[in-house]
Amino acid sequence: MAELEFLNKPSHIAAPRLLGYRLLKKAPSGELAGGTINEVEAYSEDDAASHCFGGKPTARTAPMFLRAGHVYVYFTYGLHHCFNIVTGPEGRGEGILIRSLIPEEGLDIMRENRKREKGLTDGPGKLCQALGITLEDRGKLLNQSDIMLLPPVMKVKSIKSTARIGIKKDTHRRWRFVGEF
DNA sequence: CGGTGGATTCTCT
DNA sequence: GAGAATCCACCGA
Repeated sequence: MAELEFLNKPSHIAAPRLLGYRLLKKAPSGELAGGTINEVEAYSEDDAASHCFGGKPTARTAPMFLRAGHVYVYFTYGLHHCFNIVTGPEGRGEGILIRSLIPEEGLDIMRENRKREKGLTDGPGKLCQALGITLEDRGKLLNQSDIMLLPPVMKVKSIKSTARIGIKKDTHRRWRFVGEF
């Protein structure tokens, strides 16, 4: 997939370049829901904060070891899903957590899924709920399934890199990237 | 096989 | 700013 070739890089290199791309999922009705990616975090197998630390695939993390462009979803805190885009070559465990979207498409669907009017996709758990992303989406390929990653329509004005959120190990890496548009 | 903790979110104070 | 909700998958035995 030529247009996603930039994902075939270390996650912390690919992550900032993902800002501005649009993530969409097709709802059962056929409508698309999603928006522009404005916050991401990179994880890799030599990073103690990552699920795939150590480089050995497990039942949970196996999709992270697929080639770039696959989807890794995990379930956490007993009630939330988190969505990641796999980067790098097959056999290497790394990916990019999508932390936030700017809502654009299918607002009615997302409001329905979220049972809320606001705060539809401004958090990793929230955007999965809004788009209807679940463990069933693990291992799918972007743009060859009901999940799509489309080129930016908005221009990224600036990118800030900061420490990642909610982790206890390897907190010194500044692998969280926030885009301004 | 059981104990445990989590790349979070919401509500209430 | 704290605490609860809630379950999958890892890990050690």
